[in-house]
Amino acid sequence: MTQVRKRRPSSPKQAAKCCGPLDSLLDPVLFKAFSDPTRVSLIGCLAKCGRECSVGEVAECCSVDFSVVSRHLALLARSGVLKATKEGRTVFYSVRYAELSRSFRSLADALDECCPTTSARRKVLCC
Amino acid sequence: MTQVRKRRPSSPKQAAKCCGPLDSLLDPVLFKAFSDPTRVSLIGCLAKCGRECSVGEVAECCSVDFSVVSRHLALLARSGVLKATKEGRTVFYSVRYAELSRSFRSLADALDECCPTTSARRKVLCC
DNA sequence: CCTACATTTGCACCATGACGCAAGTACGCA
DNA sequence: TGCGTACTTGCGTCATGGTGCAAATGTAGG
Repeated sequence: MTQVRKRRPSSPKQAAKCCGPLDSLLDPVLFKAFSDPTRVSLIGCLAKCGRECSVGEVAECCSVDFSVVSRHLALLARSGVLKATKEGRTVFYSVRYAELSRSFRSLADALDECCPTTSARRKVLCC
Repeated sequence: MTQVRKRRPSSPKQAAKCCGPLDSLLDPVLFKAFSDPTRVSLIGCLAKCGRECSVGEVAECCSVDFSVVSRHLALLARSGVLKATKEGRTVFYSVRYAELSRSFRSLADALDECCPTTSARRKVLCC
C-alpha cells in the first residue's frame, strides 16, 4: 500500500455543484443523447429531411432494427432533442433546433465567462 | 411475422453523412466525454478552481478512486475537453474553454441554419 | 367487432464502460 | 543508487446500454 486513497462508498456519481451556471448547463442527459453514433445519424437523417418524419421513415435511413429506431427516437424526445407529435397511429419526430441552439449557445457563453484569458485570472482554490 | 424489417448485418454503427456541417459538429466522442456525471463533476471542479490542477488535487474533489480520476482526466484530454501539461512527475489539467466555446457556438450556428422557422421550409425528402 | 397498420415493449444477448484494488512506471531528490 | 511521490495501467467485477426478435399495444377503417 504505497498510496492513500479515499473511499466513501456512499453516494457514488454525485453531481458536484461547483462553478455557477456551468454545472447546470453541462447536463449529462443531454450529452448522453448525442453520444451514440446511431442516434446522431438519426438526428442527421431528420435534419436532412427538413420536416417532421415518422418512425418508419427514419428507420429507412439506417441499418438498425425498426424497434431500435423507435427506442432511440423516444430517448431523444425525452432528452429534449426531438419533438414528438402524434397523429393517429403515426408519431412524427422533429428536431428542436431553436431550443438546442439556445442551450449550446448559453453553454458557450458560460465557457467564455470561465475562460482565464478573457476574465481576470482567479485565485480560488479548488475545494 | 407481421412486419417488414431491414437487416443489413454488415457495418453497424455507421455514421450517416447527411446534413452539411451539422454531422461533423455532432461528434459522439466529444459528447460522450460530457455524458458521465463523474466526468462532469471533475470538469466543474477544474472550472471552480480557475487554474491548472494536478490529478491529485482534482481527486480530492470527488469520492471516486484516484485511479478513476486519472483515467477520466486522460479521457477528457483525449476528447479535447482538457489540456494536459506535464511538469516533472506532475500532470496539470485545465479546461479548454476557448476551444469548447467555439465548438458549441458553431454547433448552435449550424442548428440555427437548419431551423425551419428562420430559413425557408425545405422539401427535401429523407433518403 | 375485426383487421391492418404504426409503434412500443418485454426479453435475452452481448459490448462497452465505470469502478476499485494492486502493481507498475516515471520522475525528482538525496 | 535508493527512496518517496505522482500518476498510469492491468485486471476482475459489476452496471449500463445498444441490439434484434417476438409479442403487445394503440389506432383507424371497413
